[in-house]
Amino acid sequence: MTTEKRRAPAGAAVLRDEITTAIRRALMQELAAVGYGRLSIEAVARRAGVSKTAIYRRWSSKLDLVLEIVAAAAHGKLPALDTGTLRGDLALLFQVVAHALRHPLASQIIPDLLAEAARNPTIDATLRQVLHTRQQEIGGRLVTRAVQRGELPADTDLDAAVDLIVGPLYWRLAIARLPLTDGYLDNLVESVAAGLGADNVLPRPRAAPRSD
Amino acid sequence: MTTEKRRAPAGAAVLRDEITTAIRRALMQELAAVGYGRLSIEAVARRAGVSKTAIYRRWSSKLDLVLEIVAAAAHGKLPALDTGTLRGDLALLFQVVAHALRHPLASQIIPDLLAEAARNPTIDATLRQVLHTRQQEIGGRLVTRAVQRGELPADTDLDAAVDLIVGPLYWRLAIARLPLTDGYLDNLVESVAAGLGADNVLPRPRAAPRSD
DNA sequence: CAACGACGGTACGGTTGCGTCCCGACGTGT
DNA sequence: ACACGTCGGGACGCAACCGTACCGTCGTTG
Repeated sequence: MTTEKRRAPAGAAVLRDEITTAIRRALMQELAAVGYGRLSIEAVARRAGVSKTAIYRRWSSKLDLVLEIVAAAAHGKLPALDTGTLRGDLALLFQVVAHALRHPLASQIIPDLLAEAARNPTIDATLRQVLHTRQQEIGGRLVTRAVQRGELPADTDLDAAVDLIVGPLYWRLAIARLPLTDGYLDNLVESVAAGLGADNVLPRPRAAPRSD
Repeated sequence: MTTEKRRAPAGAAVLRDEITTAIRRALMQELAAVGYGRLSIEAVARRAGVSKTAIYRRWSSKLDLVLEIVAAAAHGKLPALDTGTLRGDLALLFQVVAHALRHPLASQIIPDLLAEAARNPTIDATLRQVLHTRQQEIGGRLVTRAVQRGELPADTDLDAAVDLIVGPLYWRLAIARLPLTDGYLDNLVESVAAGLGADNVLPRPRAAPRSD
């Protein structure tokens, strides 16, 4: 009876992609501006130029909205990241991370959501899926390949290696928020490689190519 | 006329320290529970078992309250941190940081406020004063002494060194929130020392004292 | 001992946001 | 061309919180 003569939605009775996109963009901006704690659907709707109903028709709640959009945004691109050497992989990874954290939106949203994840299990689970797992997977693969090449000791702790790889750059860009000076990433590659134990292979070509 | 026969407040007309303390503690707990964005004076008052007026008599606003209390809490103790060797200094520093971030309150409040600092200039200024400056000062002194001893190259970049020193541990404890396994800090000391360029002085006694 | 005066607590408008409901508008399929 | 049915928008009730005004209480000081 209900599904008998059911007709598929048509005409104006269809979600408009432009409005969905506007909501996504507005959510990101609001998230960066006020953080997850103070995020309000009304503000998102205002900024997007749509009505609250437009949002509630697409997502059931504020948490649902944030989770879906953030996960989608983080699912994006990720290069193969296999240059053949540990230093090459590190340099590429750092450039990708630095590029991502250059976006003002990302550099504000990511620390905010990570802090929120400490108290919201759902956000925590989602972030671990789209960020931690991904980063650990990438870092793990990077380290594994380096071990196989003989660049790193065989008993390298993956978790500790990931800490050493992503910690410094994240601290500088997202926490201390200091600019990337000339040659910073190059030096960081050498420092991290040395910290991982790769110093036996290459004798640190030049530590500080600067001349002030 | 006004200051002529002015009598100093006495009797019940004096701030009770026990209530001030209760407010401080409640603020910390609320800050950890809901974050700065959702922090409400009413909730703090409820948790402390006092009235809102008790809070507004002591601090003018939510921002004022948070700034004063957080700054006071961060002003606390800090060891001399001068063991005579780079590795000794690093080990001590890591233990202090790890101990501080072990407190659940600290590990939730600090990332939250750091994220908030990205959009609130007043919080940013306060945090830089009580945290960044302090850490950079300590890290800088640690590096400077190591340079003077000949343990590190003379052209070491202080900012980059601080990134390398505090980044990995902060990432693990505050972002990834992984536990500290046995020997993690010891290995981190060696890794960071090597990353800083101290590998020339000591040939890394043992990189990974584990046996799984 | 008596008066002072700031204390803590309650009560109060004003504001903001959540989530829902109802309405006219609109464009495709029959 | 018509009817269908979902869309977007505005309005609503409800709840929470901000910051303030008032009121009785209490201990010290003269």
